[in-house]
Amino acid sequence: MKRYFPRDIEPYWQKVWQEKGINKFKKESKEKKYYNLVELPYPSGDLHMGHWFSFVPADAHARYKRMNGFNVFFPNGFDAFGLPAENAAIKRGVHPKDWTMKNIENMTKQFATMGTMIDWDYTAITCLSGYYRWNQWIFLKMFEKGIAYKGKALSNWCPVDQTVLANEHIEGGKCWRCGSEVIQKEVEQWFLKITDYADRLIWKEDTRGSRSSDDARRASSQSSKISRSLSESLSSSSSNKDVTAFDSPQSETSRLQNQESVISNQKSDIDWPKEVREGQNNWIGKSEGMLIQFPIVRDSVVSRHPRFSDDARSSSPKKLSQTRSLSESLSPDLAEKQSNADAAFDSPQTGLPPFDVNHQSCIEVFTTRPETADGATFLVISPEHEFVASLLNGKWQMANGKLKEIQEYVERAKRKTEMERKEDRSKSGIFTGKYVKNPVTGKDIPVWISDYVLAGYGTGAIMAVPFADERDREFAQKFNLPIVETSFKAKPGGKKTVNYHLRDWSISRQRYWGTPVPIIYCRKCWEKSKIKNQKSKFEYGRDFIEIDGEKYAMVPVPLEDLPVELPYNVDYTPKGKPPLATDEEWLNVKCPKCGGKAKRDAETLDTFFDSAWYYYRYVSPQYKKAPFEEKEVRELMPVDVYFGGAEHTLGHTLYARFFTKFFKDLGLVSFDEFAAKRVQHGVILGPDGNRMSKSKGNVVNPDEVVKEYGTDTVRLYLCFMMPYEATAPWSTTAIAGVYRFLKRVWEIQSKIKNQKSKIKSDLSGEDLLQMHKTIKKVGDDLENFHFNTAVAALMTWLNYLSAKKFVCQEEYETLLKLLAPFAPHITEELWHSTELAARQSRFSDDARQAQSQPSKQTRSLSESLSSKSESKDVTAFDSPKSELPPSDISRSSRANNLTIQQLNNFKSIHLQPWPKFDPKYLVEEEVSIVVQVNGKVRDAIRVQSSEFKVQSNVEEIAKSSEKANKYLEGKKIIKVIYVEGKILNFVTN
RNA sequence: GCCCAGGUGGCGAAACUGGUAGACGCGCUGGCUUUAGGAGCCAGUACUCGUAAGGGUUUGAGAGUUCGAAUCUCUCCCUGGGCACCA
Repeated sequence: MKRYFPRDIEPYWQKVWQEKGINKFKKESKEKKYYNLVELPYPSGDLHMGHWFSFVPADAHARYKRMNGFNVFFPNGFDAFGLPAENAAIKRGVHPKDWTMKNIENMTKQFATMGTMIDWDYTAITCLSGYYRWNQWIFLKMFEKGIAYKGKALSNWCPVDQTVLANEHIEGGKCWRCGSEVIQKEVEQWFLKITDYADRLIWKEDTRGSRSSDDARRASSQSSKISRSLSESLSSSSSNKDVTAFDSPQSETSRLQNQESVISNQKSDIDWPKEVREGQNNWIGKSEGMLIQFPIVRDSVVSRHPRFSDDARSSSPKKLSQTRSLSESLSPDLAEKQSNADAAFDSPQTGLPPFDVNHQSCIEVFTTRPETADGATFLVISPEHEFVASLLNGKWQMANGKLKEIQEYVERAKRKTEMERKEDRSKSGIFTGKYVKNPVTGKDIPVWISDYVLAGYGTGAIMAVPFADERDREFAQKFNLPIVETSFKAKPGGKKTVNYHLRDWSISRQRYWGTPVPIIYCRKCWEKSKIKNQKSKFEYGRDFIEIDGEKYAMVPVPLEDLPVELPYNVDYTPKGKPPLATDEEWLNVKCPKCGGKAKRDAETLDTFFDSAWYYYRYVSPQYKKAPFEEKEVRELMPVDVYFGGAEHTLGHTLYARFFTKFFKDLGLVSFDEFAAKRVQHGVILGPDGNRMSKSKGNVVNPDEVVKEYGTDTVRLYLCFMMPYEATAPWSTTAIAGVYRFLKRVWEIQSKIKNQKSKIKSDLSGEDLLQMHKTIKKVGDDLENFHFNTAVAALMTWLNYLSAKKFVCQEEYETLLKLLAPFAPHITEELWHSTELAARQSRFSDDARQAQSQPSKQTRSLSESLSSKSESKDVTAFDSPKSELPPSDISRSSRANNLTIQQLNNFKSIHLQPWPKFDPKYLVEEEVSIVVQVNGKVRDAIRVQSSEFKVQSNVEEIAKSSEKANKYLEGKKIIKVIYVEGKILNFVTN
């Protein structure tokens, strides 16, 4: 027997698997599908340990599912657009595309060394036009439905680089690239109206499906873990129901109905971690309250019909609702159009404008505590509030000095950076000199301006109840405003409203390396629409844009003209305007509507747009008519399990859910959630306990560890080192432990007992107990993503087997199969030597016997196959006589360049059925029962299984225990508590 | 400040619906063997008293419920992550 050299066997089997295509997804299979998804990686250059940690356990799970008869779909791709490519390109002078594609090539090679069952026929590379044209397609659908709109918002703005910055690109209030102070600026950009979906994105408490009255659903949700894994491994009970939906020939409609029920079945089984559900719910931040109008005391009105200047517009707050109310004042037509649109799309934010400009009589506030309105002793409005703008525009009679003071305060607030607002929480503010009437008390109360009131939330104005609200009290104390007790029984008139913390998603990026926005700006069309006052359903929100003071209509690129290709030769170094805007040739186009001179939108889409739907593309990556083929999605979606990192709780997974709900509204899909289950992994820290980083020099490079120990050891260690969701440091010594384990697995070959003996009789009751316990434990753990304890169970069993004189073939093969999902190479290698050895022995002198009466070994294998043999298309042992043993495929001869073609009857261990466990072997002959006195352990007694069901018998035995008696002497037993087969507790006085 | 996840040996961690806390691995200690492939095998290893038999203590701290609590309840402390003047 040769020694275990991972380097000799791993690349070999990787090649075999590839050439034999064992990891190819079987599209036509009748087996139940299982969509195993891992977040697609960003092609940063090399696979790091984090990639290994997210993919390897996910792969073990997938392999386990496949061995359980599922048709596992495990694709992968690359999230290939994005800033790092552009930055690397600027730094090194390589084109972002070249840099990215080279990295993809490199990382794909590295993926091969990981030994996963990923089927690369199903993939998506988001920076290729074959993918991003569908980004554009989806964008246009969203534009058509009013979900994508162009609006203004306060954004982080770097005045030097002339670009919007994401929050993560601000370091200490400064631009991460040029170091200049970031300011808040209103910038026109593209948004997705995710707020329209706020309510639907909230996780309801009963996501486990308990409210369903559907019996089947209830039954499936109530089935315990054990019975689930049982039924799956047997594939003969409840799960069969779903399988038959695919099996039997049916009319298309009934087939669809069945599909529906499968999908809704899964829907009721939606199982996402609490941390994600609550995190998202908090982020969405639904709060129910009331809009209350406070009439302005009118003595100081100057003009009843103010017109808002541009100044007023530029200071308008973030919220769309407020932007809208402004445009209403600008143009009655637009206002009408928009309120129509609002009605059509049922925006939760549609309400009365915060400041009723038409009647200019009220300031409206949002409150969740209307019952405290009698304690409202003043109003506070944000510096960006329209009322402030109207004051500054002289629409109200004001003392000049006062006006200046206000102006100064507002300017100061505007200059405050995000950081300053966060750091300095002391209240500042200024009195407007104006009063409103408290509708409950009838008293006139002052209106103040303060930046502790946020423009972007509610109406940008609050009623201050210093008696009940800490912040209001702080403000009142600082400025000597009255604090009046509230009865908490006030009932002001107003409109019930729901507010959300969630903001619309800004998707504009003034960068090069992304999906071009498929919109064309046409001057002529704008002129025409002005004259005709057309109401196009394609246009929503702002239907024009201003470029250098000129107005243009927004014309969507016709779907058939997609993709709008990202030009290759563009100067992508930062110039203060989007790189694409510098490419005149690309920028200037004919308007698809009127044929006139027009310009393309020069911005690109946020890469989170790309990743919001990539798993749909995986199912039909070549499809040319739509982002995905509905039929394939019906069969493969929703995703069964989605592995990924906790950092995507609020971003990516929320966007992905949003896209799914949008697809549902388009009628493209029938489910609400794209993934039935989400499993989040932790982080592997460097050996020093810190996050791995080049600067700390604590990076563990997977390639090097693979060189040292082999892929299987790294895989096994990643599964074993800690729970999947935990965060812990890499240990350079502990990995040697799993290497030792694999070596012992390798070496235990020498203990295998001669094939000719009757195997079953060789397995003692204890042997069977240990084996079946392990089968159950490893299966349950793989089912539930407890990879570390699954490996521990295998180690425990190997310790048991090592202590035995001989190991039976059945034990050995079971061990290999249970280990196969974790360590696919070594198990494949050993499987082949054992499989061939087994066959050879069967074909020698026992051949005839094997034919008429299969040996126990053969039978146990074929038994486990029989339940699925129809659906499983690879069956290794079903007819031993049909296959002659290949001449000499031993490890050594294979190492001597045995070609893959010579591996004739290649039956991979990974296509073997998962071993079945039989509960009958789990009954122990003798159990250990703990004897307690007053809850303290005093002894443990052995009781025959026939006896422990009767309490009096156990009591008898326990009372004869010397150790226990010591504590019972002179005491009166007042109570005896017996937990069957576990504990007997004497309670004394 | 709010929300979430955690706190168990020297270390990574186990422990099913409350039922022998510390499985498994690392490390360490002792012994055997004296090693072609980073050695292997055997025994021990929570702490503590004791030569031992055998006690006692122990799951961040404190209280409570229970025959019995790492697990359930309450108060507090600490760590990690997220949000942050959201009315």
